[in-house]
Amino acid sequence: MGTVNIDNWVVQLRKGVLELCLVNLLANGEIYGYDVVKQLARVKGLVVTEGTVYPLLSRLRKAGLLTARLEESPSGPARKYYGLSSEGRQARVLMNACWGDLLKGIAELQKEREGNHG
Amino acid sequence: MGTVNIDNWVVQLRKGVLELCLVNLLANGEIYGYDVVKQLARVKGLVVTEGTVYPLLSRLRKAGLLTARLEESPSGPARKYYGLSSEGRQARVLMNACWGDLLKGIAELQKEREGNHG
DNA sequence: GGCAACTACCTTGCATTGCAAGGTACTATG
DNA sequence: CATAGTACCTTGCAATGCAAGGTAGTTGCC
Repeated sequence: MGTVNIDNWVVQLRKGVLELCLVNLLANGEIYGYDVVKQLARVKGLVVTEGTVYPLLSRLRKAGLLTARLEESPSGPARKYYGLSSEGRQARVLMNACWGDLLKGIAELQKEREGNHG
Repeated sequence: MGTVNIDNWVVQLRKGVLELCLVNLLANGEIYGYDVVKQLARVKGLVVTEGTVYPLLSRLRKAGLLTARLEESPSGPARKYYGLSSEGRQARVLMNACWGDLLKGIAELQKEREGNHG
């Protein structure tokens, strides 16, 4: 192997974090799927593609967290705008709280002994 | 559906975060698998079982990030102690750096508009 | 009209992986 | 022998990220 395979780890890390990012992105207002892809792709450490985002939007909409409506585009096919439902807004609050708890736990593990080896 | 299904989301969130927690736990020194289970289970927001931890330890050992050695127990079967290899220590540094980057990106998404709905 | 490029949506199929459940085995207690 | 605790591991299922491929509307070029 030679070098440490961080790439594969980062792939795994993104899992689960995506939904958190999505609901927080949508909390700023409705946006359409293709735009979600581009905006999330700009978050450092978070490389996403359409194959990830569209199924995720579908799942969360079916789960009742997102609303969706079609709107014609000035140029190109119609856009499907997604927004947070009231359930989605509740979920966002809970998710951010869970996230905060997890961060604390991880931070504790990270800080126990920074750079020694017994 | 009625209530927001946060449970399922938390399950997904844990994915990928586990390896980060593990390497930081091992950075404190060698511990054996059964003990890893108990210690990680105490991290808030991180409920893990043997079915999660043992395959993970195996994977990371095969990837060269962990060392393993058997040691007899004063009572019960032999324990397999795991520790970070030099690759594992390098990986830990990189992983913590990636984690920091991701946190920043997520924090930005979270803070854009905290609690309004206008 | 024909063709390529961009926007915008969605689905299929594969690989990974968390985890409940089940299995093996050692030690100690009764 | 039976039970309980420690300690390891594997099997099988469900979830999901993502590369790849597909459909369709608009624009611009020849």
